[in-house]
Amino acid sequence: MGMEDDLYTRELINRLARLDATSAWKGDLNPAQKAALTYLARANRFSRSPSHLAEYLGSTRGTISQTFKALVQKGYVTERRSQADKRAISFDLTEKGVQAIDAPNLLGRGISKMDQQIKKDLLTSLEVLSRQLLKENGSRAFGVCNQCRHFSARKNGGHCMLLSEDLSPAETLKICHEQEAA
Amino acid sequence: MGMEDDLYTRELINRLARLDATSAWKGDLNPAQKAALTYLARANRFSRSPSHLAEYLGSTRGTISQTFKALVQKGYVTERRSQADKRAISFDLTEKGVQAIDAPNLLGRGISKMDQQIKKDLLTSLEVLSRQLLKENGSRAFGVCNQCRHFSARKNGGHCMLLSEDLSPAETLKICHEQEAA
DNA sequence: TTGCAATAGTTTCGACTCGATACTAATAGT
DNA sequence: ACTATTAGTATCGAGTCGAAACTATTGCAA
Repeated sequence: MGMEDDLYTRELINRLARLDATSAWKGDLNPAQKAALTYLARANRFSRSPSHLAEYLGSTRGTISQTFKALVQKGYVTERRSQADKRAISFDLTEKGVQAIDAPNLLGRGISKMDQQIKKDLLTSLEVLSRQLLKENGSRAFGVCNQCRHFSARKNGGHCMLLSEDLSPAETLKICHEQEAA
Repeated sequence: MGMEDDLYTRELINRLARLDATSAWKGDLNPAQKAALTYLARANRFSRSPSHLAEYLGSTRGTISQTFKALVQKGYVTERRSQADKRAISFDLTEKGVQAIDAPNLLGRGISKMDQQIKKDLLTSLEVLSRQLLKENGSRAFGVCNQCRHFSARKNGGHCMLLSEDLSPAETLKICHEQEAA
């Protein structure tokens, strides 16, 4: 495969994302806001701050702060201040926020209709590319809790040895900003 | 593959595009402007108007008009008015515009470093997905000139039987908004 | 313990996107 | 000769984007 195909691959990824974004713009949420909600749904309770999202999206705290402001105002998320560290803020999805994520969308429909094998190949190669990109970029991987070297399994859920916190079964499947590959 | 994987696939596509966009924002071009330049580089001389780009990107004429205005002002493209149809405008890349497209970028580097087979699988599955999405969306395919049923090959390049125009070899490889699969 | 430095988050700035809407000018069809 | 359609533009309000300046808190070291 040559240079040409590489360019085309890049353009396809961007175009797909763009068409998905266009369908998002229609509603009351823009793509940045939608990306924030999606992240919140996948991140554990230690990883839902403006800083974490900024790092995940490759953005800045200032920008993300604005996005959360809009989301709070529209009732998609609520703010929760930490009493341990009075600087820290965490955001939680409201019922409305959860519904917005599950809303039908163009890209999701397209993916669901793909042939099983091709779909599987797509996911595999996207994961490879994603890893490559993050390495290139010096970004953190933002892996899942139960794949972490600070994770220890318990009968019901698990335990984080870094933060000394018990974890529910659901939580062990979520993104953690402290995650380091086992 | 279940619902979960579909969601994850969608998120990966969006995240990849987002990280690529972030690296674009750094310079003097934003993602929308970059998408416009990329399109111009791939579209033939009959397909470089605001309307065509709007349709390609799933956007509106008003928005695209603004984007071209910014690009002209910054010297990346030039305007060319048609004398046949005095409403029509076409944009051409300047030297600066061509250079901007060839500039190194995060996603391009990531793709170039992938294993050949995985890269090929990625391109194939993205094409399948893209076709599925466009069908779903009722959008035009924006195929390449020489794959068109109005195309007829000539010794040097080709000829468009719809527009009655001769085509250079390079032009036969470009996107045409009139294209209909052969 | 006082005195910074680092961290978390916010605000403001200017350029720009986004869809929607209302507009002008040119062309096509009846 | 009308009228509908098409091509492009201007303007609006909400929001994004990075950058930079800002506040409040926390951590560390002398």
